[in-house]
Amino acid sequence: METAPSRLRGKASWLINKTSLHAHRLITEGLSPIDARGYHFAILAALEEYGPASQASLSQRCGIDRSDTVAMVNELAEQKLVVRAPDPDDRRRNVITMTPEGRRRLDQLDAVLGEVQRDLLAPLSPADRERLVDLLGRVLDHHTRSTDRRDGG
Amino acid sequence: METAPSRLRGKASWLINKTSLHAHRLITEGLSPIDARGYHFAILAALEEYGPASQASLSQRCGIDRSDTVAMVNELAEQKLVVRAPDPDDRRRNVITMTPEGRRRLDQLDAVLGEVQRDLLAPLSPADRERLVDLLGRVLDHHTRSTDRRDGG
DNA sequence: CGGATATCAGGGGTACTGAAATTC
DNA sequence: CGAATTTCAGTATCCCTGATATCC
Repeated sequence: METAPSRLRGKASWLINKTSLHAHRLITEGLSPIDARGYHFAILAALEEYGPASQASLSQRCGIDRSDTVAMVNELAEQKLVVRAPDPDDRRRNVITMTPEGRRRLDQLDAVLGEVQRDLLAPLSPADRERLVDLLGRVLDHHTRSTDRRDGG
Repeated sequence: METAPSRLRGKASWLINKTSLHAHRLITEGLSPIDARGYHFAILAALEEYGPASQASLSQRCGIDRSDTVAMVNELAEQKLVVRAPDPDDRRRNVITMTPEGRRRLDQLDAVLGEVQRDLLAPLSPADRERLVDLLGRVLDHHTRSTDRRDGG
């Protein structure tokens, strides 16, 4: 990048997009050696925190498109990290349940992603990292409330 | 998104990716009605600040892949916003020059993107916006120095 | 019927890779 | 020869839309 034009450099949207790109690269590099993706972590984390759930609610909670959620659950089920079973109470739904293997996998992915956070935020002090997370969280809350999701709701 | 799992929510990389997605959506919504893209702004901004340049240096300065730069210059040239001419000093190169129309277009795009910034950062005070830009800039500088680009250099 | 869910098929934008042709 | 520039072809991933089938 050498020296980005100042008009560009001053735009928050540009900084965010570029930073996101670096983050994405670090995540891919960290997870692909163990046959995982960022989405896997998101879904497993949701299952841990909220228990078994339908694919639609996983989509909403993780902010993953319903179409992509199907593919992700397919991959996770193939690796025996989750089980997909029809919901007896509502036979349209699948209930996705995390397996003990999936539970262990979640911790593994969390560890890898923890390292990624440290790499990504390396130049920032702990206080600055908190500040960044807080600022981004506030921006995201604002837009999440107004935009919400494209799926359910 | 309703309630994202806290393991997810606490990850800076996740916050950055989601925020980047919102930013991208706002940019697309703002620019597509006038047949423009974020990349157009980046390239025009680089041409304004550094003058006529080869496609390779535009790639480096804007952080755009060399392959995509070709397509962007095609689009800009079609709209008469830039001119592509062979470099007499080094006939491998094209020299890209901004036209007066391109100069005006740059200001138009800047205005649209300025609105996008305000929308994107709406929940933040002016001081917080500066803080965010500063923090992201420091993160980006760090990774830009180590990763640099995939093209020249 | 309307409404919600799950799945699949496919488009489109973006990031990237590989290779060819040209010129230094 | 090697190295740099432009260009094209193709891959991969992600976000999204549309359509279908199923069930409440």
